[in-house]
Order: sequence, then C-alpha cells, then structure tokens
Amino acid sequence: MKHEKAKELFTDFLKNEKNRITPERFEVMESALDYEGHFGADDLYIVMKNLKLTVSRATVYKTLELLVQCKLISKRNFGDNLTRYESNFKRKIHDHLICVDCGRIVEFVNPKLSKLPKQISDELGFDLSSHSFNIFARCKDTKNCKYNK
Amino acid sequence: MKHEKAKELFTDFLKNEKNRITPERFEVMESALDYEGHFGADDLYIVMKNLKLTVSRATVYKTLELLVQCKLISKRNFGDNLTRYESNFKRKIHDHLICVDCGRIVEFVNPKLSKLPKQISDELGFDLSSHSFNIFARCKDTKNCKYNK
DNA sequence: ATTGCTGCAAAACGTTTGCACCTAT
DNA sequence: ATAGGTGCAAACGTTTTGCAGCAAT
Repeated sequence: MKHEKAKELFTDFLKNEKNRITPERFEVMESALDYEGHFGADDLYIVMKNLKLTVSRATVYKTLELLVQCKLISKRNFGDNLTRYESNFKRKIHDHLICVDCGRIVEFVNPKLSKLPKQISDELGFDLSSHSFNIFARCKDTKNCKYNK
Repeated sequence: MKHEKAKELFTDFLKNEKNRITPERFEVMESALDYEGHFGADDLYIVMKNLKLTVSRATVYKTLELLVQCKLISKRNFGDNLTRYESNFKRKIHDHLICVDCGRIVEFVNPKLSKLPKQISDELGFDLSSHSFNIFARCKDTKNCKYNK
C-alpha cells in the first residue's frame, strides 16, 4: 500500500492538532508525495483535476500548509515570489542552486553547511526551525542550459 | 552632498546600458538608499508619496530593478512571497535570521559561509551570481519577541 | 448536535503591462 | 526627431477569504 507510513504520520498529526480526518486531505497528501520535483500549490491542483480527483483549490492550499507543519513536505522559495513545495519523504536535507538564465534547479548536499544553521541560531539566541540556502548562478556549460544566450 | 558616490555609479550604469538619466530614477535611488532596513517596492512608493515626491508605482518598481542590476541595492526574499530590497551602500555581505513568531529579522555574518557559494557553484559547473541564506528560528528569550506566545 | 471542513466565487495582494503623453538624447 | 520613460489604470497570477452547505466527531 502506498505512502502507508506517511498516512500514519499525517493521521497522528491531524488528531493531535484537533484537525479532522477527511478523504480530501489524504488525496492532497498522496498527490503531493507523488509529485516529482518542486511544485506550486496550483500545479498540484491542476494535476489533481486532470486525474479527476475532486478537491477544491482552497482545500489544496490549506492542506499543503498542514503537510508542511507535520514535515511531510517542505516549503521553498526560489526568489520568484512563488511558493513551491517538495516531498520530504525518504529524502535527505539538501539545498538548491537556481540557474538565473533558465530557471533549472539543482539540488546539492554540502557537509560544511550541515551544522551551520543550528550553530548560528544558538549563537544568536534562537531555536532553529528551518533554513533556506539558495545559490543563484549561470551554467558554464552552454549545452546544459536550454535558454542560454 | 548626499549619496554622491551612488549617483556617479548609477549614472555610469545608466549610460552604459543605454538607459536614460531621469530625475525620477534619482529620486527613487535616494529614497531607497535612505530607507532603514528592508523594504518592499510598495513601502518605498508610499514613503515617497508621503514626502510629496512625484513618482508612479510603475517607475518605482522598474527603477528598483535597475538599482539591483547595478548592485546599489539587493533583492531579498524571506519566504513570504514578498520582494524586499535593502541598500548595499557601505554595507558588508550578510545573511538573515527570521523569527518565525514575530517576523523580526536579524542580520549576521559568518566566516564559515563566505566561501561556500562560490565553491559550490564551481563544483557544480556554474558561475556564481548571488546567494540567499535564511535561517528561520524562534526567540529563546521571550522578552525580545513581541509576539511570542 | 456541534464544530470544523469543503467548494465555490469573489476579493485581496503585490506586481506587471498597455497605452497615450512626455522628455532626454 | 526619435527612442525610451513616465503615469495611470487596468490586468495579472497566486493566494486568501466569506459563506452556505456538508461531514466528521
């Protein structure tokens, strides 16, 4: 059965927070976890509509926030004023490099970065919640950048 | 005279890019450099209106992009889908910690971070353009967080 | 029975654009 | 003279909201 573990996690979270367990919320959860790569709330809504799933835009938006709260997905921002999400399920913490020419997003993991967010939060007297590290750059290799000039 | 050096820089940039030198652009430049802290384009527009300066919203938005291009100001994104700017004038490169409870923004400089963006870009075969490193955290000290629960 | 959720459409939000007029070159 | 900029209002795309009806508890 698909996303069995995620369903459990989400169910527990909903119960603890006195949120109701509804079929719509699980439809959104499944579609979000199935989505390859980064997606906007509306992208997901379109995909679900195409699959003839019955959800409203409002429910998609609201449920995605719940999924972020229970850490099944992450919220991202790549500098274009668009909220993007990605599944956390079975994935390592990583950061992003965005090509300023073509918008391509490359994920990377750098060990030198891993302890810094917690360390800096501590130094400043804060409790770390999350971090976002984005590098904006240009492809050196023209062939890899579809919109390279 | 105020922002003398910035005016020179902006003038040179405008000439090189075949952009025209207009009084409106310098009004926006001055107001942007005078703004304390981070501001949205609309915030700046309101401030300018209150000072009885005659600029349109469109000109403010467009000029801020020009100021980013010539590096007099930086464009920021703190995860709330709002474009914010801040003056670069006489300032060091720094990163930001955002309190998820009250929205307070703390700037910090960490030496361990300084070479990473370039290094990672090189490793991945890109030319660094810029980076954004945001830490989202909660105040440990309740007194410092005005909306702390 | 109660409280919270859903779906819809409308509103809100920051931002961008089209166009007629104006101005720097 | 002409290419480019300005200002206005309207359009835009994403996200949020109000509300009536519905469903989970």
